[in-house]
Amino acid sequence: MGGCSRNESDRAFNCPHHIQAGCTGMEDSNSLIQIRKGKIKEIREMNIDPFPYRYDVTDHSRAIIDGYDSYFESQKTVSVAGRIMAMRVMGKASFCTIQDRDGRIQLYVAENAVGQEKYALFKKLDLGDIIGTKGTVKKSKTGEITVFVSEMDLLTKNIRPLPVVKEKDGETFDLFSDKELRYRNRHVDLIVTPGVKETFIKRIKIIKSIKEILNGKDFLEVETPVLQPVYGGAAAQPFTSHHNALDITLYLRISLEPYLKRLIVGGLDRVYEIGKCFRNEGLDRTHNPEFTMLELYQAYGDYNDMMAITEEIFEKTALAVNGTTKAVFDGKEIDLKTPWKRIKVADALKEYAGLDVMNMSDQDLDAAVDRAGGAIKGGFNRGLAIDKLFELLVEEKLVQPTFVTHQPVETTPLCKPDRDDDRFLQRFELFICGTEFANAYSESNDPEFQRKTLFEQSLRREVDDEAPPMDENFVQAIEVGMPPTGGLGIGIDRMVMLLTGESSIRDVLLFPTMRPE
RNA sequence: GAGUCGGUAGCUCAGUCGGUAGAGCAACGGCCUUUUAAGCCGUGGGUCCUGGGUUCGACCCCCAGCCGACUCACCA
Repeated sequence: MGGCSRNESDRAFNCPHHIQAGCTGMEDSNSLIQIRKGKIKEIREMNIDPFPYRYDVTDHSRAIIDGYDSYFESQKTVSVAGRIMAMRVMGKASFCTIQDRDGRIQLYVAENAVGQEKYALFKKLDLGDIIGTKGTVKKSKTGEITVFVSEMDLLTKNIRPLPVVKEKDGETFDLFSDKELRYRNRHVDLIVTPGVKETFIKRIKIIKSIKEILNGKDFLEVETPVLQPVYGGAAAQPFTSHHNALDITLYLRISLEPYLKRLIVGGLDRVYEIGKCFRNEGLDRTHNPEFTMLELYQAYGDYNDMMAITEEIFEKTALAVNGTTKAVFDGKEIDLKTPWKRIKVADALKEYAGLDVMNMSDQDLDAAVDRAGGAIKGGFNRGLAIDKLFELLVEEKLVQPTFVTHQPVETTPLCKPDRDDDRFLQRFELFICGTEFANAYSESNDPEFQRKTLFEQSLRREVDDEAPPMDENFVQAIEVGMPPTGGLGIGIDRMVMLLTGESSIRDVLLFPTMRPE
């Protein structure tokens, strides 16, 4: 590559100006890209447009391979198009493998079939070029299903070489394995890394399945603001932006809750949104600064209804995309078959940590938190201590799907206390493999209680930078009267991880957040 | 934020005791009408992450930094 470093060529790629002006620097003159640009010129000199406008595609690789017998018997002319992934070029007859929407198929290109001129063009082509071909389907001498090409056209010339990944009997060679490069160049990753496209198609199917389930229950899919003057609905630091014309600060939402509840007040009764939320926190295997949440709200329902919907969403979606309720996550075999275990936080602490928190003094709780290596923001608080103990001692032990209910009231201001014991909430969190997948409430709708708890939360901002500010307009909405409502949030990215077996959130996000190069 | 590992050709990697680098594929040239991880033969290709230091001499040893992966911590 003649001293043309990766940075140099990336610059050429990223800057259209640079490309138009041509890379005239000495260091670029021998690069692979320069050689391919030269080929474009040669192809144009053959009076062939290296970037034609359209192509009629009639067939795709998988259908041809799956339906080989009928394609072979009919000898119908197929028209396939795709990217060249492998070439075995010989004097007057060659093989190449193209990759289309569905997979790969081998082509046989012979000079006496396509003509001298097109064969000369074919010999100039590179891995990564996109071609369209017409031909008939037969097996080659070694038995591979092959399109015997009678017409071939270049559809798009590649000038930036792709990593060459090879595969034989399921074994891969020279995998494009640098994760950073894969995430930064997902377009390349999608082309060359086996399974990546399938993972993201599965993600799309998961979301489609969820929407079908909810639409079937008369839930309305709505869109609410991403840019908000006051954020809330969760405990997290927001991203901050600024609107120039209004000269105001706007925050990127940290949850969908406040606006969806306004819609319940407004009488839409069953609403949901699947959308991006943004939290200004660290990145790791299960956290990306922007992530996708499902939140739904059902008027006249409560957290029991939410448990039923949660079970249905997970079980039916697993069956829809995987054909089974079994999944392997984090190396553990999970079964999403319903019904799932239900347990109160206090009972879970007793069962999994041997702590009888209901009968422990404040001092004992505080000491237990200390012993578990935890700390409570803003000093000791009985409810937060119990919550912290659960987080530190129990969460990781909940492997099979488990609804954990009756969190302490101090953990959220937006949920109704339990009728029988107002120290705990009508709330559940769903844990699978020690990770939280869903969170649901019997939503708070007592306006005086709501005003009080949100105000108290806003006061915590002095000790907890994740406590959101008071949202007066939201409280006024609750004052208008929100019917009894069940609310549910599901982390879509984590659900996709579970159902695809991916262990990093970055592998289920097409474009995970990266530090700029 | 801490620890571990890593950064060498377009890609995947090797590099011995410190003597300024190799392989496969890709690329380029030649041969070739049934190849298939790569048909055969040949050729070119390097800011060894960056900056210091030690040394006659550093991909290699030392220091600092940058970037990444993984693990842990943090994370309603």
